[in-house]
Amino acid sequence: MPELPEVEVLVRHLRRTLPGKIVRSVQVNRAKSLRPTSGRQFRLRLTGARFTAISRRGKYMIFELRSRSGGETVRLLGHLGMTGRMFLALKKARIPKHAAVVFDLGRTNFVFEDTRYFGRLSLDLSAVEKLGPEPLEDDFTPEAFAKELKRSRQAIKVKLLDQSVVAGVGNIYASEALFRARISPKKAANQLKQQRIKALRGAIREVLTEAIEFGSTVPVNFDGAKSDGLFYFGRAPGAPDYYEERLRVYDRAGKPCPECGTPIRRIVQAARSTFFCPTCQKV
DNA sequence: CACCATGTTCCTTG
DNA sequence: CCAAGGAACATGGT
Repeated sequence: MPELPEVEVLVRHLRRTLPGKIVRSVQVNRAKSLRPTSGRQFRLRLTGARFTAISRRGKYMIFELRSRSGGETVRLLGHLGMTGRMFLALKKARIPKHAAVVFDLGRTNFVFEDTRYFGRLSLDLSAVEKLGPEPLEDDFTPEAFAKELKRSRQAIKVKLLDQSVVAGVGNIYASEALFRARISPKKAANQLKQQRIKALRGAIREVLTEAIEFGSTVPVNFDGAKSDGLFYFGRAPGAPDYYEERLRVYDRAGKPCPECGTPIRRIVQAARSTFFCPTCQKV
């Protein structure tokens, strides 16, 4: 499911349902998903605690709970990796095969399911300290962005995936933002002119904001069954037409560029696919 | 069998 | 110390 917009949409959903719920017990099926927290530590700290708030930083989710004794705040860091999902499900619902953690909340279960187990749910919050600015907040200024980019000769596409430069952009929206800014993914980060950097910053914000809006219109299925196929590539029933081809280049190799008709190309950078229009993205 | 997949971290090399 | 590249983690779809 997961780049910044998908996580943001999920956080907004959970915010409506999770606060107030008390953890009766915790079932840890995959202790590695808690790293570096141990299963024992995890259960001890969370059993009896009440969810109070949920926030997001980059692709990370931060759950706040009040401990059973009432005094202290417990923070939980969640990351969905490539295939992670979190959802509330009725007790009678079948627990998915790759459920890493299941919280018993009384009437419902709160499930962290993660097929590939790249995700994480941990008491260790230190990962967020390494993150760069939130792209949709005010401190993601063109100047701060430029300062980061000037220090690197890496290809700009690869640099956009560096979470210490800007937090939350992933492989899909990196290609999409570069397309909108008309910048070649192969361009060295430190070769970009200030004007192009400004345009790229704007494109990142635009792409992420539109994705959040789109995700908010989609009926996400929190019973767990396929909630993301629709989110990424499809369109909600009755959603506006302009969302139909929401992604303009990602996963569209060989298809015509929506601007000029040139076939979209796929290249590999840092072992990940990049999609771009060789005609529109020349800078 | 091959190759592909929304992510991060660790190790090596320079 | 650093930047940069590649492997590793793990499972499933085509």
